[in-house]
Amino acid sequence: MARRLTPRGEQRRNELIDFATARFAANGYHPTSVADLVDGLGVGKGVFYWYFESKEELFLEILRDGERALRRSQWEGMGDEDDPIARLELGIQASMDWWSSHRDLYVLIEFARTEASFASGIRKGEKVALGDTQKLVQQAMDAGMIPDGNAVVLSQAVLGVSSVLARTQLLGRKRPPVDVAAEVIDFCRHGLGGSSMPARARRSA
Amino acid sequence: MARRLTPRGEQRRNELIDFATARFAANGYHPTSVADLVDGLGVGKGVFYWYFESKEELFLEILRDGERALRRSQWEGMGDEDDPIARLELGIQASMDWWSSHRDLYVLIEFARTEASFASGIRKGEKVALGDTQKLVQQAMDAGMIPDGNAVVLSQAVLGVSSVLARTQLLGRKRPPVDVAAEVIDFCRHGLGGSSMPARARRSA
DNA sequence: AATCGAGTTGACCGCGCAGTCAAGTACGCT
DNA sequence: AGCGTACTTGACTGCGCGGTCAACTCGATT
Repeated sequence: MARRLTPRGEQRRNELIDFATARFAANGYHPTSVADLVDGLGVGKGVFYWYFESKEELFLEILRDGERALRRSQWEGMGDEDDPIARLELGIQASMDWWSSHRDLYVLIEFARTEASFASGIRKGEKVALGDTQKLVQQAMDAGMIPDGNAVVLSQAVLGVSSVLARTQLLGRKRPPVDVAAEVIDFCRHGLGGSSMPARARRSA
Repeated sequence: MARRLTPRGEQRRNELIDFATARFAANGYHPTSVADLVDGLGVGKGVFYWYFESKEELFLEILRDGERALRRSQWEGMGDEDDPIARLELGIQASMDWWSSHRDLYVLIEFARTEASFASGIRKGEKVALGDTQKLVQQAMDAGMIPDGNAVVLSQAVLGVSSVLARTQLLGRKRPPVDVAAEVIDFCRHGLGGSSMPARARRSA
């Protein structure tokens, strides 16, 4: 695209993005037609195609903008802290704050992962997030702050707990981000926290 | 539907379900047309509507069958074990075994959650899974096997770790179910396992 | 051999979709 | 006031979709 926009154009474009984000999240990407979008805003269809090349391009832009904004939020949240575990916790807190004010993006990203045409972009974003997390986990291991283990798997688990509690507790019930972050952090630190008595569940491999 | 089928009909119906499951998972539900399905099997379009009332009904049936089969697998895996933590672990192991041989269902369920028309059914299934897990966690707390805490949140975290590692480790890289289950169990027991030294990350609420 | 119904065919229908475009309007600049 | 361009309109197009149906095949039963 890269069209030059006047302030008025910029505003209209943002209207379209905001409205589309809400409708995609509420009704799904495919069931939401371009006609739904322009009718919902009370404008002609040409407006849409003045600002976006296609419905798909708009969706990709929503995703890209969202991921970029989340990542920036996480970075700002971590500030200049240098303790890796503390950085992890600050990142989790920042994520929860961000998700709580961008609820729609969560649904959109989950959908995007399920369709071939969008999945590749999502995977790229997830690789970045995993890399960031993994680096912190590895640092914590090297510093002897946590026991050695598979940093990749542990990072995925941390991200998974963040993700699922963001969905259920933050977005589902509307619990305060700070509470949810505390629960995520707690679980990531200690799990269920039982004694190390091994259950007899281990099957013969 | 509830049509009576001859063995031949039963087989054709299963062909359709299997093929549709694969295509929906690979290309997405909406982008896969009924014409794609019948052409892919080399049959006429009427065949589809002989066995299913609509594309949507077929999809719902795939979801229902899948959830039912997973749940039954979990129950069988837990057997007559009565230690709640061991039951949890056996359930996790059974889930991993099941997902590893029903990879497509994972993607389908994730998609179904993102669209209003399917989400309600999925939520119901998730409530059941959460209820089962929560009961075990509560029993473990009552027995003093793990510290007291919010059983709902902890159960969601356990399910989240299972889910994310199933996706990334089991389905993504194709690690053996028994290994992935061990990692899930390990993280759920101890988290990252660091000392309880509190990081200074806690923000003023 | 005749019958019957389960299973199959593919042309067809109406609709709503993404996307187009010729014409028009609002607005800043000179 | 006049001009250029950023923006807007909505009728229109072509297409592919989900779904229908009258006609047909095939195999089991009698």
